[in-house]
Amino acid sequence: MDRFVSTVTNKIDAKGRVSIPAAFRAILERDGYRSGGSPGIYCYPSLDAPALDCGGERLAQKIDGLLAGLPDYSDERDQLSVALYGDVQVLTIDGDGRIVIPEALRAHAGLGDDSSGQVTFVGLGDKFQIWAPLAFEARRKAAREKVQEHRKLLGGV
Amino acid sequence: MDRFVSTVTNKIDAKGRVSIPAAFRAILERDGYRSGGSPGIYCYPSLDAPALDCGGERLAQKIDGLLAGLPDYSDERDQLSVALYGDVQVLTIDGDGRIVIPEALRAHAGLGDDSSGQVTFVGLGDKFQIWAPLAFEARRKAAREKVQEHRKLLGGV
DNA sequence: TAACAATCCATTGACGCCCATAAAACTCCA
DNA sequence: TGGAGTTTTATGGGCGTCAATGGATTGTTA
Repeated sequence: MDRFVSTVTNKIDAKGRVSIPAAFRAILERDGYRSGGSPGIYCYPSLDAPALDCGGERLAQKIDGLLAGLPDYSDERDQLSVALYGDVQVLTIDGDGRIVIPEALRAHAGLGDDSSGQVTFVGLGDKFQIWAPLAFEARRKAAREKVQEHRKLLGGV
Repeated sequence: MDRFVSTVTNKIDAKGRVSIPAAFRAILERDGYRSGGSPGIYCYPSLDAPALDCGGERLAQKIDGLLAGLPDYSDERDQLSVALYGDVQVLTIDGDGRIVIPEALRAHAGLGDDSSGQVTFVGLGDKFQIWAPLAFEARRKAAREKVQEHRKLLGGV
């Protein structure tokens, strides 16, 4: 099964467009979410980070699966659906492999807050995330330190 | 299968007309409910929220199925069918993709109570809801908190 | 004929689609 | 191995189309 891996930083142009890294695009071409004709990516605010979670049909089905267990038309189901479906946006990929990130999503991830005009794509296996570059650097650094600690405990890997 | 996803807020004009978000319209076109010639949407007051539940043929059939499961002539069936069928309206979609929401439905969801003159469409998978914008903001916040709680049960999304 | 509803038309701003350019990666052969 | 040529990516910009909205016009019913 194809996995999203590696980290790439691309530029947002004046119209708010960003190129999706070619490697990710290739995966989405096979697994891509599509409503109607054109291919798109399934994208929503990450629940525990200032970032966007993105993926294709596989990710969408995973979310469907979470709700499948709940009874139809229960209040609980509706409520979870709001959080899981309501914040989702299907971003269409244009002919050149670019997307436009809507304001609601941009706000959550703080994209465009720094003046870099860039965003960072981070592969995470069966989904990938979109970060503001600086925020991701901080996160990555924190992650490295944590790994260092664990290594000592583990006795050198 | 097509899902209703994402959240869109549109304006109600002086005559009470609202545009249905194009993405939802596209799904309804394929799954559309239609009585007679023109396409419409299946719509009724949500049982447990100040909102309207809407969808196409698929939603209508799901409700039929829900009732079919209950024993004939039971109290429960009678009550539920009154609650579900009694207030159903088939709203016709005009040539420009707009609907007019009747007073009875508008009252239930408190549409037009605030002065915004706007309503919010919320995708919930196989149906969507129509909310007063302010009421929905509160609901969304509650929903996100609920998901956080259930996080561990749901497994990392 | 007044009130209301259903169509039709017009505007504007956003978005999708196409083309152009430049840099990078890759191929292939001397 | 090195360098010329080709292909792929990333990015910028122009333009047509469509969605959302407002207003006008016609039709319908009490």
